[in-house]
Amino acid sequence: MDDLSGPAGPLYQQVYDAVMARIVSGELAPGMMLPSEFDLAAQYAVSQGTARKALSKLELSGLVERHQGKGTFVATTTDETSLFHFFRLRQSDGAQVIPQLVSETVRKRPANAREAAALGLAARASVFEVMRVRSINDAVVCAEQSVLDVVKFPGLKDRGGLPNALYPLYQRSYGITIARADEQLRAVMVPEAVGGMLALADNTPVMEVERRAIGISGGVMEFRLSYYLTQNLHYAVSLR
Amino acid sequence: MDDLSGPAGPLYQQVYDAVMARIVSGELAPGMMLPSEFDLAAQYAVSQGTARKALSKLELSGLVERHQGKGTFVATTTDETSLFHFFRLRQSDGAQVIPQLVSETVRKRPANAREAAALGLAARASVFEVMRVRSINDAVVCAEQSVLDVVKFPGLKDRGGLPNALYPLYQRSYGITIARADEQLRAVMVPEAVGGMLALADNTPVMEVERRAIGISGGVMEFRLSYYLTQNLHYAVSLR
DNA sequence: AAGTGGTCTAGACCACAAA
DNA sequence: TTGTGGTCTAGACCACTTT
Repeated sequence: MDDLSGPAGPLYQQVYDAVMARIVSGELAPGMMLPSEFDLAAQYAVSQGTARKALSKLELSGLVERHQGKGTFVATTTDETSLFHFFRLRQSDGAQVIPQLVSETVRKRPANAREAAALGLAARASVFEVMRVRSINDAVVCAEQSVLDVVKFPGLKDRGGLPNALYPLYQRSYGITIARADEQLRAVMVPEAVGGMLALADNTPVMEVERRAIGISGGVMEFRLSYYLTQNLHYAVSLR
Repeated sequence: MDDLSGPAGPLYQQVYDAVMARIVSGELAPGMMLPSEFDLAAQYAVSQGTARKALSKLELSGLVERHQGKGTFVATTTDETSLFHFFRLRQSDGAQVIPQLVSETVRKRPANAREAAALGLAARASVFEVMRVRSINDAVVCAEQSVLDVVKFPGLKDRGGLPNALYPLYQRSYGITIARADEQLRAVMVPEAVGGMLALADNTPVMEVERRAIGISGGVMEFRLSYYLTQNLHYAVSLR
């Protein structure tokens, strides 16, 4: 039986905050079942309807999944959802295509100014740099450089090959769930270093994508700089 | 007192559908106040809680706005929300910048194959083409070509200067509310015709954006092809 | 059969806005 | 003061999943 004396606002919001805190802390880990509506109501001394409203809001936020007859579970990041949701390249007909890894290198180095600012680190703090090239139907389509705080992702460099989708790995191995990603897109001439990696002519236009991946508690967990080839594919987005 | 015999599903969904239909038909026009929760409950012979759930879902869909003490109102598309929501160019610091119109031409012509397919029209059906060039701080930043079915937007060509944001005009003058827009982005060399309009060198990389603007009842109401200059600005999007 | 989420009701009280 | 939406409760019943 817990107490809600701390925060203010409606009861359902206090229950929402309390459960959210238990998820952030890891006490309720991804995949785990939450207490039922009645149990939760008893724990926080509210009615079932109020507990239900808190759970509905958690579901709306994407933090939990509810299934009639089974229960409420902390949301799990899977390869499918992660790739489909965060990898926006699509074919002309709108169909999703799963990219394959062509190459991958991981190294530890000091952050540059932009990376340190994005990740909220001190200048030249140590980061892991994951550089990956992806292909679709044997044609190279993008180069991605992901930059991570070594403190948040200890030992990342010494893992074997990394999985196709990184975010499920962040969640499983480091307890870091990516809730959303803010991207900034530009059309640029392919930079020389990237053009070399992708075997492109100097004057090829590519899409530069700067991503800040944000965890459920709000901080920037990953800074990613990508270059997409958009001759045969496009970046798809829905504004609503 | 209305009847809900037609459709199936939960009661609140039937109320949602009924009110939605009244909005789509124009009986409940943008800006109008809806019946209160109790009135709506009486009209459809359900409890206030059920009517409330339907209204909450309508609010979540963006079709209505609710204000404590005032009432529930059919959502209105304003220049600010429309520009902020659908015009994605931002400064490096993420700040929104309001673009100014530099030039505008409207003409009537047959649709090409891609436009006819996107709008669901017969080949070479008549469309209005609105061509606009925009600037920010006196620097040209984009060229937009909007294509509309002449049947849905009668007399558009003979209006004077069009407003900065088109969607509020669609709503006010034609009863067409844009609910969302699906965009496809590519990095390309600026096409010759566009480069001439924007006074750009031939080998400038620009972002090509193909937009399908979708009305509340689901159809494509506008097909838009834009070219954005991203030297000093970027296209911002949040994936969640 | 037991346990879960999903729907629906009836009623109470509160917070806010307008007359 | 009146009318609106916002919160909360207690209880009922249904639909689905698992044992």
